[in-house]
Amino acid sequence: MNLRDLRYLLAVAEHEHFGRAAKACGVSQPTLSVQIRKLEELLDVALFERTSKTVVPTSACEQLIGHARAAVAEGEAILAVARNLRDPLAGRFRLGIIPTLAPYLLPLIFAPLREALPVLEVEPWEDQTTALLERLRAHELDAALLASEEDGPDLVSRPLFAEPFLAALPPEHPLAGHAVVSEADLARDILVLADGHCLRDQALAVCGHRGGLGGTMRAASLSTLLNMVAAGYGTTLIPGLAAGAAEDAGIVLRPLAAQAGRTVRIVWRAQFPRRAAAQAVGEVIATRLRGFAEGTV
Amino acid sequence: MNLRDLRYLLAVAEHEHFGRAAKACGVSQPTLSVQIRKLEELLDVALFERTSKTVVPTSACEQLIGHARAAVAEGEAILAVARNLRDPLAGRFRLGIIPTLAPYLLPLIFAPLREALPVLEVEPWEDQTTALLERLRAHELDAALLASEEDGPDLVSRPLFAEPFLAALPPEHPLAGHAVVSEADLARDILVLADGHCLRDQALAVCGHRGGLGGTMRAASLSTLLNMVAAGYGTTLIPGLAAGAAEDAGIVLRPLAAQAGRTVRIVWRAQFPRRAAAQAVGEVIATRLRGFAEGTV
DNA sequence: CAGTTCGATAGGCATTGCCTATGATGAAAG
DNA sequence: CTTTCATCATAGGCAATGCCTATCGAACTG
Repeated sequence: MNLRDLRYLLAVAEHEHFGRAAKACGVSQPTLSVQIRKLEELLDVALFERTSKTVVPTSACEQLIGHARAAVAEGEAILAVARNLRDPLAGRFRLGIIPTLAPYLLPLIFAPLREALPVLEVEPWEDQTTALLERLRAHELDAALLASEEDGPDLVSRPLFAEPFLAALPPEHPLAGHAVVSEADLARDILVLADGHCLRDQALAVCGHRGGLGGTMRAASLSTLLNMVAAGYGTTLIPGLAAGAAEDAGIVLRPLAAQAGRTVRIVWRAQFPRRAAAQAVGEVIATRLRGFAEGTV
Repeated sequence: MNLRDLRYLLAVAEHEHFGRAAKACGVSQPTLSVQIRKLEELLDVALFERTSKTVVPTSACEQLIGHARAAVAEGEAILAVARNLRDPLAGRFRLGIIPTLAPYLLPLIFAPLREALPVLEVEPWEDQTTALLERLRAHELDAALLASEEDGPDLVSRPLFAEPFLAALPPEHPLAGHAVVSEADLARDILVLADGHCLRDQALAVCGHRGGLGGTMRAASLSTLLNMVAAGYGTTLIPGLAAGAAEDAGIVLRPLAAQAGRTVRIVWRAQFPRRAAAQAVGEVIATRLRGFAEGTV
């Protein structure tokens, strides 16, 4: 049984006339006659009582019409919903973001995203890299903003911007007198984030894999870390976008001698059908952050 | 878009596996692949995100699944309802009956109909012949029990039983002494029903087209007429099935010399698809009334 | 590296749906 | 009483559709 047959049924029932119903359906009258008869044979129920003059729905037909109407309506609904869904740049878009990026990046991109992709409902989801990748692979995220390297052949990514690292020092720290801080110097009393944060590994890598004081303390957030530094417990290395927050906390920032940094990427599944949305989101972010590495943001 | 396609969609969404979904649908895996792709092209929406290992419904798909399920369910409902409707001997059966027959025939056939056609819901509708024929032609009745002659090529009928007329006399009436009453004698002071009752015309015809006392009085029902006769206002002619009621009213009944009577028929539209039901109802009535003319009921 | 699994693709075949032309029937009109 | 008209049914031909088997290609497994 076909939705088309049901449409024919409804048309004949409504018009009580094969010719007019056929016109309404955009088919010929014989087509309608044949299809209605087939439907009657399929259901093994007489649907219309015909004479050369009149076509009247049987009571059986009237009992079926309600269901037929509902089925056709659901079919239309599918087409309508699909039409709304057609635009890959529309609808919910679940975007994972790592915690060392989210609080500083989101305020920057919120407005541009709204402007460039007004019907894309971006839902940020903050978690650490491994958790984000898990959710991404489980189809619980549409894309993620990460600062780590490539993650496997099942994922595709696009670099968005380079984010330099900065040395974060208490104002009274001896290094604060230098215009540029060497990574080795910073390493001596560096504080790092808890396990799982990619920034922890990156900071340790930049400073030669040596955990300092922070090795025993596990700051759960960059914000905590900044407060620790401001209070003079040590130094740290922060991503460039957190510069404003660090300065607000009364921390002295200095460029690193080796100009170390990380690259923020947007990642999505290779088979993701709405990759256009992921790319568009990436485009907006990249545009907003253009020239950031040069300090013009 | 076809209901079958929606079934395929639901199967793949449920199994998240083309091969198993194909088996569940009873088709080959390539068939499913092709049809799903066609559906995706029709809707212009990606429904599944495929890898060689996994098949995951997209969020778009999940929004459509509800509608798809509803449409398929309505389709199933149509088949189910049709299956119940298939039996022409089931369901509502609106049966017209003339007023001079209804009160006496219905009690006789009620039980046999229930027994022979347990799932046929017979709904009696009492009215005069012309009104019944109108309703019958307007598809507001499925059949009618009449005592008149053929009614046109658009209607078909089946005779059920012969109903003899009887002379109805007040006990003190001079004719009450005769074993048999001649129609001419009866005509002298005959009372007849109001216009529109077929029995009125039949009674007048039997008695030679002469309205007696009753010409000016318009008894609306046979019951009224019987009371008039019992009260001594005149004589009348009643159909055989009313004999019991007449005797209960204290009326003397006598056979007519010419053995006049009427034939009760069941009538339905020539194109009526449930003619089997009409014939079955007729059969039950004919069986119940078999031998009635000979007085064995 | 061979074997396995799974979805996609290709080619062939039967079915289906549609159209035009025509038939059949009953009703209205001349 | 015949003709004409309106209406639904039927027939034949054609294109589209759906399905199958066979095969491919990619990706995982031992």
